[in-house]
Amino acid sequence: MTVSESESDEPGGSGTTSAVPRGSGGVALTDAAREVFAERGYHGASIRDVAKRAGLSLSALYYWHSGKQELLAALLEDGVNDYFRTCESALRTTEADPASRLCALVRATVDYRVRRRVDSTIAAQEFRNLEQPHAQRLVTLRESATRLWQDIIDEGVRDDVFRCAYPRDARRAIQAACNAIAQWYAPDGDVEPGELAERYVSIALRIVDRAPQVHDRRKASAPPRGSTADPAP
Amino acid sequence: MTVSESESDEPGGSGTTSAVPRGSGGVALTDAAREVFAERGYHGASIRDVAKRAGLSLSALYYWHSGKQELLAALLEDGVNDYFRTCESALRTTEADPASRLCALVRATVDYRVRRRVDSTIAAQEFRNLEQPHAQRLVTLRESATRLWQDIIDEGVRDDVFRCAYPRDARRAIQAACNAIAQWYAPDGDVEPGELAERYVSIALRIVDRAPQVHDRRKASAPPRGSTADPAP
Amino acid sequence: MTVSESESDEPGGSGTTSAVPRGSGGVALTDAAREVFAERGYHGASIRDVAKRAGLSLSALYYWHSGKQELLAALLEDGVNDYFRTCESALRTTEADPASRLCALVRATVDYRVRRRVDSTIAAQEFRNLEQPHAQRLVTLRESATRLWQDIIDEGVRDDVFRCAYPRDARRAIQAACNAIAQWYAPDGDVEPGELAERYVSIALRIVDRAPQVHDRRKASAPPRGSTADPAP
Amino acid sequence: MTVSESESDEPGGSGTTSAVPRGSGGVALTDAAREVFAERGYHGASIRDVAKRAGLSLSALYYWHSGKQELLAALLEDGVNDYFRTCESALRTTEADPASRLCALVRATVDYRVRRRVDSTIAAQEFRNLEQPHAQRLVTLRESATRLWQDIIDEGVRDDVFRCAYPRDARRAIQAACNAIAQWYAPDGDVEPGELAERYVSIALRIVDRAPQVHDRRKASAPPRGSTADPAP
DNA sequence: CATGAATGAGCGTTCATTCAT
DNA sequence: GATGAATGAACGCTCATTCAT
Repeated sequence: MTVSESESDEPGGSGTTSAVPRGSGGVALTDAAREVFAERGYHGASIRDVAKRAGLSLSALYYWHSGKQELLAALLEDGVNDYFRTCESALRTTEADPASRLCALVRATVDYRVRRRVDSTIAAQEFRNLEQPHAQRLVTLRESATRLWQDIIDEGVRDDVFRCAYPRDARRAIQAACNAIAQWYAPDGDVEPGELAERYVSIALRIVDRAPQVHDRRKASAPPRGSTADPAP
Repeated sequence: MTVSESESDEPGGSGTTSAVPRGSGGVALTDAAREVFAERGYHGASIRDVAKRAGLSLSALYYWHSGKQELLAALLEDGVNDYFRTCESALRTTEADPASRLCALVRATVDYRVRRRVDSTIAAQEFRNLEQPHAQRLVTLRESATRLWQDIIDEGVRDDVFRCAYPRDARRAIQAACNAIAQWYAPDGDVEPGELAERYVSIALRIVDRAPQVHDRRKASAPPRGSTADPAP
Repeated sequence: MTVSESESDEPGGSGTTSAVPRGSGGVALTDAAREVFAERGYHGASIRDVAKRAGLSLSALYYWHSGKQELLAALLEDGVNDYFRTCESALRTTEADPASRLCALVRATVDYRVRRRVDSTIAAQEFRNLEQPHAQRLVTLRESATRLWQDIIDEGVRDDVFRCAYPRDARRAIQAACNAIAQWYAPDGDVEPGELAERYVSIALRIVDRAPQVHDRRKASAPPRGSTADPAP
Repeated sequence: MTVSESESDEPGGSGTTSAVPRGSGGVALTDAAREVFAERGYHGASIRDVAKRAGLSLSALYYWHSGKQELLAALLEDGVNDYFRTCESALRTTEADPASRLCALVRATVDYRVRRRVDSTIAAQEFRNLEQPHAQRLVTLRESATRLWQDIIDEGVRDDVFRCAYPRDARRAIQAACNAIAQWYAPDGDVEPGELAERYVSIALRIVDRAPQVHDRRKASAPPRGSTADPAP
């Protein structure tokens, strides 16, 4: 059973139920779980809430899924898979030099964080609540994502196109910045995803201190208004 | 009731109980709560575990605190206060120019994230579980911390010493990078806090693209070995 | 609906499913119920397990039977009927004197306990879980079985061929001894059913202290090796 | 935590609640569990019923006991221990010859089955529902009880004081007869425990076909009226 | 004949909290 | 200051059963 289908993000008014068509309970339930886990956290969410949000009975949840934990795992796994697909697709259509590849990865990540903002938040907050055997599998995937970033940066450093003394810290900073987007980005805000991606591309290139060259920086629009969600002090 | 006292970070062997001296139950309990909340999350933790970890009875917890929620609030509030003290102290002993001030803020933040790594993690993860009236109070504090960063950056931009088109995104990236330290920093690892701070100062200055000038960058040691904790893909 | 058909005892490998032929769902289901009820007890067994064991869907169970309770009742009723048939057949082909009749009853009972060991165990353990109206019907049958024993013994006592002061206790002891066989008898063990029956005939005759006379005691083989299942201390 | 205390048998009207004195919840709960497990079986009984019967809340049950399974184990273990104590005490005050010892064991067993009729029923029916590690421990005890019987009978056969070709079957018959008492004995019935014991002593001696000798048979009252509970046909 | 989808009631258990001592 | 005993609400989950197809 895959999940993949939904998260149109803008979860549709959060709370709307509106009669699940017979046979489509599985999707309705993972969608509801996404919302509820995001809102209240894995342990703070009750599967009764999930079922209610999906407009189904508690028992229907157990017909479609094998439990709360599996619901979380399905959500996270589907997200990771989507992320990898996004990254691979971006890297496939890019030139081979480290700078281009780094830009592609940033764009893919920003795109994913914005497009699947809710799943990104869940991944950031609830990953630790995965139990075995799901945890092992996803930890491995997570590590290979990290390696994706690190390899590109290391290569850039080796080729002298990136100039940073501490490539690991550079990688961490870039990833942290991109990941944080999910926490504050408001889809009805004033910056479009594409524009946002370019801004973060620019930030990433600064962090690795790319040696100046003519390259694929595209445009740069005017500074916008405000948005929400302050980071932890 | 403030907490402030403890978090020696390296929480003391995690699980050691060893007889609470009469009258010091309050500290023992907040210390225990810190550990347990960090390990399992607010909703995943039970106050029975907290009391057990503190070596006290469940009833003792209610003697010293008014409940689980207040325990969380005390922890978070104490952390924020410490953070503000750290920042203020750093800014007080610094020159007035934006670059110096930004560097001071980064150093204070890195120092805090490393020194109170556990509280930082709790703040990042469990803030959302604060209920009123605690939530309101702490949100305000959090906002004023954000303003601290933003004002410095905005000033630097106005003075043309920072060159960034999107100061808000710069600020977010810097904060995100610093905050993430708590997630991967290992106190017995290979980089000392002071050294780490300088690396992040460097990263922050790159992000705001500070105009070149003579300044207080200190040293830069050799790149180290590995560390843990990959960010969410 | 009667069941009667199956219980090959040695329930066929316990768990083997192997495609139920169309139309034979009813038997497959009672067979499965027999196994599952025997293994886990009526309340400990779930009809999902029964359906799965039978290789059919849960809904098929409700097509063939009206519910869990009816499944149990069918099993027990079929067993009782078989037992009565066995007893009647044995008594029909026997002389009229109490001793002969008692021996015949013992032989029939031992035969039944060995031949339908599983049903015997279920009858012993799960009878109490019968609800009305099944309970009433089967209690009546059970009473008439008791009367069968008692009448023979009472007659023997009256005729002075049995010498026991407490015929009811004698009857209870004999029945208890015979019934217990189902709990320990191992079909692949070292004593054949026929031989076992003779041993119990001997025990029964001793219990009623039959006055010595020439009679149908047959042979007596050598004492065997061990067996399983200790009675409750 | 031991249980041992209660089972006055005649559980007091079955359902009477009457305010549990503070602090005595543990006993009230095991007593209630005894009743409810006996009435409905382990799987048929709900711990809510147990708590209700004890006049306490469901949570109180978990304060005193660690769960349903532990409740069953405590009941069974306490019963077995009591039974062993009864047997040992009986054997200690008896002459060394097999016949005397067999009589003593029968008397002890009948005494126990009558005195702790409810626990005896539970032991007979619910033993199989014990999970590890309780099961292992109690199986061992059960086996040693069986050995107690078998050793005495074997010795009697060796000394030619018992004349039975199949000592194992003799032992099984005697044990089965004694154990069954718990199923039909009515404490307000017409036969006193002591008298009943003598009847079963007589039955047991017949089963082992003791060589005639002067011995400790005591008295023998007149045959009584009826009682309930027919054995499974 | 048989199934896939769904339900409501109830299960054993744990929770944060309170109260009498 | 601190505890042992108790509670009501809610938890994740399984149950026997039903219904539309």
